[in-house]
Amino acid sequence: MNIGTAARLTGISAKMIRYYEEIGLIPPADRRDSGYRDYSDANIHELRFIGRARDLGFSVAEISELLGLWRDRGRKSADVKAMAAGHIGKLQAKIDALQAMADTLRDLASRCAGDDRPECPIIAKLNDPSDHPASSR
Amino acid sequence: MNIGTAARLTGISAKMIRYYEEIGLIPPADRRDSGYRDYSDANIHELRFIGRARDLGFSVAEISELLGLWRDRGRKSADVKAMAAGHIGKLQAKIDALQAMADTLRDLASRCAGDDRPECPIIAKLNDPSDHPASSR
DNA sequence: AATAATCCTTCCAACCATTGGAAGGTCAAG
DNA sequence: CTTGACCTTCCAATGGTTGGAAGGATTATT
Repeated sequence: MNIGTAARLTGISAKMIRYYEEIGLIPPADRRDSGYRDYSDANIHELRFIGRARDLGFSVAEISELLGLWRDRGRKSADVKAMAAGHIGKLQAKIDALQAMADTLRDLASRCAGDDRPECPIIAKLNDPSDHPASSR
Repeated sequence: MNIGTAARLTGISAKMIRYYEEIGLIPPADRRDSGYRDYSDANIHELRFIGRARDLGFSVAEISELLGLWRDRGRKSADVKAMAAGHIGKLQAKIDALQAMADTLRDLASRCAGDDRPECPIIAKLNDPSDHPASSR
């Protein structure tokens, strides 16, 4: 099957499929006489695996590792679990950082009148961080 | 003052200061006869403003807009508040997406034995998404 | 069989923010 | 005057994805 069909079946764009091949995440696809890439059901399965891992936020490097474990029938579930744990840690760190930003901004916004006047705690905070949310008054 | 000193004072690398100048986020710095960039206290203040906005996760485009509001003494706090609200929305969307990933992974990991055996719900999920966390059993 | 509409190919570039390095000029202290 | 720390510009890479251009292959419709 052609790359366009594979893309439709997997939800991964043809561009990305070629890219994954280029960086070695997936082996080079078979080629027809015309030069067109040719994909099998097994290829589709693998691409779907990749798509789901992407949806879970795994990086290409991590997916490469996951694919290794996936192909290894004798893998230890402990190895998979450890990978997942590492990824969860990264996700949580990002979440915490973003949450702190959002919390700070929400606090500043709540104290901003939001009218025609220029005074604004958000600008003040960016001007001078010593204007702590919980310090003044 | 030289760019290195400015970098130390603001926590923004010299590389990034040059980059911000290149993309027009900040005006071109004054130059000494030697060609060295020369920064004033006002420049430092502006760079610190940028640094804090970055810490809050604002993009360069957003910071550019914030700088416009900052420089406009007659700005309406409503404009600043609206910008912040938009940014908070983006942050929250990212947080929600990452949280969903982390939740899913945590659930899968909790059901993974993590021993020498190959069976693993994480791999199973990547293989076949119909293995819903909350459906089986 | 000719033609048009899709598809495929490769290559090159851009996005965003940041870092690294190379080659060369400048400044301060010894 | 040399050494070392600094500065300059330019070019490249990161990660994941998208866009386009130029040209060949495969279909579908005349």
